[in-house]
Amino acid sequence: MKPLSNTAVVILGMLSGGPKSGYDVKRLVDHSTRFFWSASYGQIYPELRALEAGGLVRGEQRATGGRERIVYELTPSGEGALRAWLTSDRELRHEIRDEGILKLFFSDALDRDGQLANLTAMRERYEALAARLRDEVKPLAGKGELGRFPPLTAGFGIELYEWLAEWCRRTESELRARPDDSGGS
Amino acid sequence: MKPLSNTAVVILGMLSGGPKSGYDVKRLVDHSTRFFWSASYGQIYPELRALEAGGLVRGEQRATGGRERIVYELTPSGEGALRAWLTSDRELRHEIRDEGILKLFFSDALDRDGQLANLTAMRERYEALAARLRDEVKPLAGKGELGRFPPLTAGFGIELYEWLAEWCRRTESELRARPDDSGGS
DNA sequence: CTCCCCATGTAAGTAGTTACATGATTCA
DNA sequence: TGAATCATGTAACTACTTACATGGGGAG
Repeated sequence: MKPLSNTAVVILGMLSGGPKSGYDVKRLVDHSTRFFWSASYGQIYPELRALEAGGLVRGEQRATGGRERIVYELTPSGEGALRAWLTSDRELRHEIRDEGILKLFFSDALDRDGQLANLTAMRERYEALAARLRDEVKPLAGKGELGRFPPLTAGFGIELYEWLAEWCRRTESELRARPDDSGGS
Repeated sequence: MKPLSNTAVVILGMLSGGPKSGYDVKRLVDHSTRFFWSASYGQIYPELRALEAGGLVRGEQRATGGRERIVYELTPSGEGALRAWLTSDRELRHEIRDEGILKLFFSDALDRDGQLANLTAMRERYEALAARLRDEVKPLAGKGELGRFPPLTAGFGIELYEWLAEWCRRTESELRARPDDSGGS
């Protein structure tokens, strides 16, 4: 059988903490894995149906109030698939897309003020991300049904973004210390 | 006029160091921006044509040997567009996709050996990336036509991946130091 | 001369986002 | 009782990757 998509993994993982609707999964993702693996409704709902077709999750219609919603739970083979993924040793996908660094890369074309402005914007972005993790993710990660690794990864994120911000700060000072020998207009 | 795609920016940026073919651009990307912004042929070639249609680059047929190739160079308005992007203050896109952390997040379901195995795999991945940047990217970044920022970003990447590897190492020791109280099978 | 790799490019498929639609609930 | 917001979901689009095709040049 073909390997799980990462979206599928995220869903199965979230359901391993108890039955949830697509909406619940999305909300959980936004407050936990978002900073290293995000997912949108447009992926989650279709994937839930595909997983149900494959027998990895089972959906149950619940008429809570008037509005109908479907609550999904893991089946035994869903649990098996999650565990298989967790212990497989396929190459780990890793990818960064960061416009800040991209700007930095081409910054020789700017004068020093422009260069500094970009570095500052980049730093502020990282600071904001660190703060957000601290405020939104860390507190929730502790309470979850999921154990001690979610808080660990939240801590990882915070430290990472602080390191990134610190790198920017360091580079800003170095830049300020040098003469402006750039090719800016 | 609508804002440049990031692929377009990468292309314009690379051409700002002199005329290049699509193949050249791809090769340059693979040896410089790849670790924070990659691009594949499937994006580069169509985007080059779109940029030419928009007047930001100009392509010239060169029959080098038998095989025909098109070499593109920046037009003045292409330079302008690149500079406008560099100085714009739109929100900076930033995104990480990392299967290693994703595994870690759900690792409460594993026993400690499984957890350690994943951390180790993750660390080795980062170490390999750091080494690769050191070997392939850093040396080239220095020689380029592009100034001092490419080497700066290469250094950034190396430090980043070393920090990441170090975090894994730290976490591995902490994990080894604790009793195995996990829910592994 | 023939085999392999370099250089060039396209087409098809996958992954992911955004914009929209709609009913339910809350609350001023 | 209307406005805001929560909860649910779909459709259309954009971005990106992969697999393939093809011809030339160099190594043996």
